[in-house]
Amino acid sequence: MNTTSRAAAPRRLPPEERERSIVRGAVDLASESGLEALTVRAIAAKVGVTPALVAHYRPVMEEFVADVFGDIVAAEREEVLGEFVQTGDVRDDLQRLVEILLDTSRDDVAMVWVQSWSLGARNEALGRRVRHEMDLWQSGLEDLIRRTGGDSVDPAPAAWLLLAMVDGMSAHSLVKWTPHDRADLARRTLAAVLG
Amino acid sequence: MNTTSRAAAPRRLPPEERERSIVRGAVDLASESGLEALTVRAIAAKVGVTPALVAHYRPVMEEFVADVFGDIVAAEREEVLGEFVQTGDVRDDLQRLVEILLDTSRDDVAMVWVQSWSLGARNEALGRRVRHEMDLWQSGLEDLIRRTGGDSVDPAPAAWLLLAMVDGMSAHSLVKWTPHDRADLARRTLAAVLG
DNA sequence: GACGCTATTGAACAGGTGGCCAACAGGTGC
DNA sequence: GCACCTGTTGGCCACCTGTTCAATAGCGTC
Repeated sequence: MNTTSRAAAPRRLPPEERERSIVRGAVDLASESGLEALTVRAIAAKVGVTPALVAHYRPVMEEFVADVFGDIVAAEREEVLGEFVQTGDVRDDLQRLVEILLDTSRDDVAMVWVQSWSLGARNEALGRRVRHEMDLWQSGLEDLIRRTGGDSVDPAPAAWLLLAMVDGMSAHSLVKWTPHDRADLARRTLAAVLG
Repeated sequence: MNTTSRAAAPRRLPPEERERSIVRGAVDLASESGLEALTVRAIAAKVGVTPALVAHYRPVMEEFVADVFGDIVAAEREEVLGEFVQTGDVRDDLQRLVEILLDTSRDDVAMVWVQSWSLGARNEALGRRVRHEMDLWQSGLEDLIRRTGGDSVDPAPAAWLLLAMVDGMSAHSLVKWTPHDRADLARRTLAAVLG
C-alpha cells in the first residue's frame, strides 16, 4: 500500500524512537483512512513491525485511538489557527478561515472528526479527548473573533455557531453532498454568524 | 438484551412476512445501537432467527445497511416534517422545529446520521441513499421556509445553513459537548439563519 | 569475545465478521 | 397419506479483531 515510514525498521531501536515511529505510523494511517482503520495489525504493517510490538508499546487500543485522534486534530488546529494572520477585519478573517476549513483537501481530517463523534460516544477515553479538543477550537475561535469583532458580534456564541456549521458541512462533504459551491457557502455562513 | 419483536418467530412464515420481520428487527437494532451494529448475526439474534436466514433474505450486507438507513431517516423525516403545523410566522415555526431536532431524545437518529456520513464515504450504495435523503430534507425545509418566509429570507440557502447547523450540533451532542443550553442554542441558530 | 538486558518476535487464544451450501422440515396440493 | 416445494437450519469457510506470553536475538557493557 503506502510506503510512508515503512521499511525503516532495523531491529532493536531505542524504545523512545520505536514508540515515535509507531505513533507516527498510526497517525498517518488514521489520517489516510480514518480512526476506524486503526487496528493493531494495520498499524504494525504500516510501520513494518510485528503486531505484538504495537500492542507492547500501546497495550490498550481504545486509549491509543484517543491519543492518535488528539495528535491529528491538535496538529490541524496548530496549522490552521497557529499561523493565522489577522487583518483587522473580522469578516475578511473569518472568510479566509472558513474557506480553509471547508477546502476539500481537508476531507481526511473531516473523516477523523466525524468518526470521533461516533466512536467517542462509546469509547470514553476518546470522548474525553474529543470534548477537550473541541473546547480548544471553541476558545481559539472565540479569541480570534473577540480580537477584531467589535461590539456588534458576541464572540462565544459566534464561535459556537461557526463550529457547528463548519463541522456539519464537513460531515456532509464526506458523502459528496455539496448543493452550493464552497466559496458562496463560506460567504453565507459568515453572513449568518456575524448577523 | 432486547425482546422487541423477539420470540415471535414460529417457523415457516410466508416470505413477505418474514422479510418484514427481519427488516423491522434491523431497523430497531440500528436505531438503538447505530448502523455499525448491523451485523448478520446481531440482526438474526434480535429477530430470533438463524444468521443464514438473514443472509438469505438480504444477501449483500452493504445494501441492507443502505436500506435500513433509508427506512429510519425517512420515518424520522415523515414524523418531523409530515405532522408539522405551520403558524404563519417563520421564526416561531423554525424555532419549534429546531428544538424538536435538537432534543436529546433524538440522539439515536443522530448517531445513525453521523455514522452514515462516515460509512457512506466508502459504501457507495449507502452514499447514494444518504445524498438522496439529504436532498429530501433540504427541499422539505426549503418549502417550509418559502411558505411563510416572506421576501427577507432566501429559502434555499437558509435551509442549507439550517441543516448544516443542526447536523453539526447533533454530531457534537453525541460526545456530550454542549456548551450552551439547547433552547438558547435554537434561538441563536435561527437568528443567524434568518438574519 | 562472552554475558546480560531487553527489544522484538512467533504463535496461540477466544471471539468477531460476511458469505456459502447441502441437508432438514413445515405447509400445501394431490 | 403421500409428495412436492421451499422456508429454514447447521456447519463450514477464510478472514478479521485485541490480547497474552514464552522464546528469540540484537545491542551495550564488561
